[in-house]
Amino acid sequence: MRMKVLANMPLFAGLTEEQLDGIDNRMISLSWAEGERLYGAGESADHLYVVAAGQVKAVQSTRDGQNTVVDVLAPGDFFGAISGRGGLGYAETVDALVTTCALRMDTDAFRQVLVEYPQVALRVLDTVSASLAAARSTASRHAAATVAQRVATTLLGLADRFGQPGASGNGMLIQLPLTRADLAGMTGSTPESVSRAMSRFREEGVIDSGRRWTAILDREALLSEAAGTSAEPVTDASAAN
Amino acid sequence: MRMKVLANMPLFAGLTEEQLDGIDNRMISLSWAEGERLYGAGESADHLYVVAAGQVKAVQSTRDGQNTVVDVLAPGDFFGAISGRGGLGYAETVDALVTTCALRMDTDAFRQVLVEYPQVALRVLDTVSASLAAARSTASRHAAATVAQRVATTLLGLADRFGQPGASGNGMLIQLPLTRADLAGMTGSTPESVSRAMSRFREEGVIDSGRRWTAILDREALLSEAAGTSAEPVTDASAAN
DNA sequence: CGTCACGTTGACGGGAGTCAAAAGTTGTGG
DNA sequence: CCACAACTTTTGACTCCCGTCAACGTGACG
Repeated sequence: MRMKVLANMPLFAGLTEEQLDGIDNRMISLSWAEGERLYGAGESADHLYVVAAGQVKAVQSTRDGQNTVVDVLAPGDFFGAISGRGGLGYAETVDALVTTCALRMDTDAFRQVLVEYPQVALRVLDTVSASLAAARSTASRHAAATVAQRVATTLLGLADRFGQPGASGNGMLIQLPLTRADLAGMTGSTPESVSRAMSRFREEGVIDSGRRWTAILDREALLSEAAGTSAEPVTDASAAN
Repeated sequence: MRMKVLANMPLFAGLTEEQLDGIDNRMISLSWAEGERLYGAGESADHLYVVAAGQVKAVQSTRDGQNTVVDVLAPGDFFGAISGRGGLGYAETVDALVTTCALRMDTDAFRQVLVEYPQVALRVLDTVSASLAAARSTASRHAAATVAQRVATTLLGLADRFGQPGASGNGMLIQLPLTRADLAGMTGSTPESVSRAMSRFREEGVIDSGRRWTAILDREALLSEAAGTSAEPVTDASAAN
């Protein structure tokens, strides 16, 4: 069972069965119920996790109580202590969004794996680089966009990663137990502002949403909301600076 | 000359002289004058750069003209195309802040180096992971803080990385040709708002600044500005101002 | 059916973005 | 050495987005 999970992960793609077996031997599998905590910020950071089933959210908190959801992880994604962090504990808190099963490995063992299999190390590097680019891109957009734009962008991103073809037509269903507070944490806003933005989208027939679920009814309209102009999405050439 | 640069870089620490020589052979050295562009966003991403002397800024632009300064790189830092980015071009534009000399290597060659020297790969991974953590931490703070707080935090960060012991007392001098627009890009704000914040700091005697330079006169005060309370809620015994 | 967390909506105020114009600096050329 | 031009920085006035506080509605669950 676990072997099949490992074999299907992009991270370990291309390894032989024996090699996968060697990696499997260094991991243990664990599971958590919805809402349970995998680890908290500040705890000793010496494990790497790989999601086998379910979803988790990674949250970074500031002293003044602001919680930012920095990532949502799905099966195949890895997270936790990749590097030593110089003795510092985990930077984020990770909670299970749904019943979740994950594999865990000591950071030391993982680094040993990276040394043994350089292709895996490169793949990890690619993934982390992509995350860095994504984080910077998000930061860039957050700087100037309105809350509605950020919410629209966030919903589109979630739909791309977690959306299931909806019941009717072009609808995409995002079935994640994310609260308004979580979405606020992903958009750098507040639950109230997120609710207002989503209420407007709902009135306009762009989305439908309820308690802990969201459906995208009109992807095009949401795209133009994200772009800034809720009116006409004319495709004009972007003037570089 | 270049060998000494390579040898002093944390990135390649621990390699023998022959190994360094092998790496050196795959790199070429280039230089740029202040304001010149190393590469622009969208250009084919197939080079890795290592700063030998000088400083550069990495800027990410959005369609609507918002420019975010995502990083300032100093000697020893590397940047550019670490992974293939899946055929996408560079995500950021990199400009020289001062006269800058950098070494350049093909991405393919760099990845070959990573495969050959796993310790280097781990170090790269640590660096990128640290950047990711920093980016997320910054995003987290930006979400709730005021412009003044973000400016204070940014100045403190720059002082830590680039500050020189100032002429008098506890002053730290940040001598980088960063414009208000650049600082606005680092704080997710506008030149005017940054100017207002810095004017207030200057009136309060916390900093001094002019055209493209800044001095931190009172680090403690700036820290409390960054923390949110411009008053002095220090844990104890600090004379009220 | 009661409780509680989550979601929605309204009113209010302040921070900060935008527009505009003046003041200060730097570099250039006469 | 001075004067001019171009850029950067500063300051002011205005507007509005959105964060905060508060009340109410709603679905979930024992």
